Amino acid sequence: MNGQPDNDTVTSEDTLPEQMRVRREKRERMLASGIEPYPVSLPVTHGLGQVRAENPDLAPDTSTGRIVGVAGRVMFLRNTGKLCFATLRAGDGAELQAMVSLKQVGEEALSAWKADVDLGDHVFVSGEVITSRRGELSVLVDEWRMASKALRPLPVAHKDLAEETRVRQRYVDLIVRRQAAETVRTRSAVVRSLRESFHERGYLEVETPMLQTLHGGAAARPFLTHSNAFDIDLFLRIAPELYLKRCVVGGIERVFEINRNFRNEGSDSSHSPEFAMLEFYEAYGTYDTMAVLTRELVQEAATRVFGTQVVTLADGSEYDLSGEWASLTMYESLAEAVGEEVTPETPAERLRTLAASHGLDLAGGGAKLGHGKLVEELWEHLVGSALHEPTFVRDFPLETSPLTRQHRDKPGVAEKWDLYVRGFELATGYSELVDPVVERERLREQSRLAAAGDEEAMQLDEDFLRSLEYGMPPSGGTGMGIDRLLMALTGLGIRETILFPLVRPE
RNA sequence: GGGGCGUUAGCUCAAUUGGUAGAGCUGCGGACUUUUAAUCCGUAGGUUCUGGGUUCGAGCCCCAGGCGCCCCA
Repeated sequence: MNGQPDNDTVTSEDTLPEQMRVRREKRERMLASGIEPYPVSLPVTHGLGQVRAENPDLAPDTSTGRIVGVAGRVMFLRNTGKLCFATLRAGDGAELQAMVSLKQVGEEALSAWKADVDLGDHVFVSGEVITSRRGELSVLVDEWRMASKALRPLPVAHKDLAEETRVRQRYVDLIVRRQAAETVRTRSAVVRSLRESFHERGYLEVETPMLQTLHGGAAARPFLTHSNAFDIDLFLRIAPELYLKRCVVGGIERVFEINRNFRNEGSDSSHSPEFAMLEFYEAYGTYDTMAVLTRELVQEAATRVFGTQVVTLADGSEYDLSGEWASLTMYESLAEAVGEEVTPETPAERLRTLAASHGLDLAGGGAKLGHGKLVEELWEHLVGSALHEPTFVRDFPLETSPLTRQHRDKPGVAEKWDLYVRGFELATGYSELVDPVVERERLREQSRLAAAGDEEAMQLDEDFLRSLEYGMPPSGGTGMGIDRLLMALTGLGIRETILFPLVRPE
């Protein structure tokens, strides 16, 4: 509850707020006089935007002779007695004014308009396209009908809803706040751009299981569910990785999937329990070629959606995504930050000391963490969060990258990068580990960690290993959060980029 | 997990030290045939998130809880 009377569970009419009671009474009154407040169909001939497009640049007080039938939601009402103005808005944001004049519609239709139409109602009007004396493109109404009577009052259209109401009642947010509707369009355009970029490169889009029998593909805590038919427990997937690799084994050598992942972890301004994920794999690719492709995907999305690779963020600042992106390695940049040598041989104990002396407050002083986790935590704290420009961070500790190939030259390091944008992780790419024997060893170690209580550790997936034993071509793989990509391109928070984020029930 | 802040009319928000809970928009009634968040006159609308406590008196103070936001881990 957030303080309002709980209108949704009110059953008795006389306890409703006045404004809701009045609208229900209007509906009843219309029904009683034989007027349908929710007609099945209306003779719409034009969209609101279409009328605008077909009647550009008319001088004030013009009559066009063109008759149209249009419908839209009433956003503003201006009533001067014998002449009523209404601003109708369509779902795409197009607006058109309706003018209901006594002279045109007569006494009865005019007073019905005044009595029945509220802000927020959908109405249909037909009449001639004209401009008013002030030059506003309008429909001079010959006939009007209710298209759908709204029973709840529209919030004030001039102020944003409170944050919580925006998220809980996104449908209202979408009606009232242009930016909310715009974000939905931007997201759709970005996803479309990704698909186009992949199709141009000969990739196939697939859909792999979201209900999985084993927990694997990433380090994260899963949601658990149950199949009644099979009487087995199932995991909501934390990643599609192990199935997409099966695809590559099977000969789908350029493959991508855009779908939901679920992680049973905290939710904050950059994490959501369910989030849209893009993963893509390319036979004979490496983490170097995947970095190039990832940059191109982001740049092509920016160009297609905004027409520029210098995007304007929600706070008005500009962010440059163009050109080549910076690149650094994890161990070297960390060594520079702490002022002493850090390598895959640096003992965990030394890393714990460094963490303490740099104000990194790890649980239990990091006693439970091994070398790899400590390096990543230190790096994130000292380097990652300060990276503003788009930057590839390369060559991660091998032990925390169980699905990644050992670096071709550097011992103890994996061919893995993370892409950082404005201080958060946008994507991660690999030269994939395809040796089934090494992979089995890595997954055995993971299952030992899981048995020891690590809830993020993977289970050993025999069928996945079997697939590798048939031979997977050397491949590059990448994952990128769609919600994160929207954040990168727009500067919005994750709750703004997700239409209906999970919220605790009212 | 810890700390801080918030929760008041349909919506967005006020309310001095503890002393009759207000405004704008919205709604309702009225005036107005060219408005652009129309304007003008009148008017209604409240379990101040919930439960308990202190007090002559609580939106405000105390305790417990709900929900949300921010910071830290």
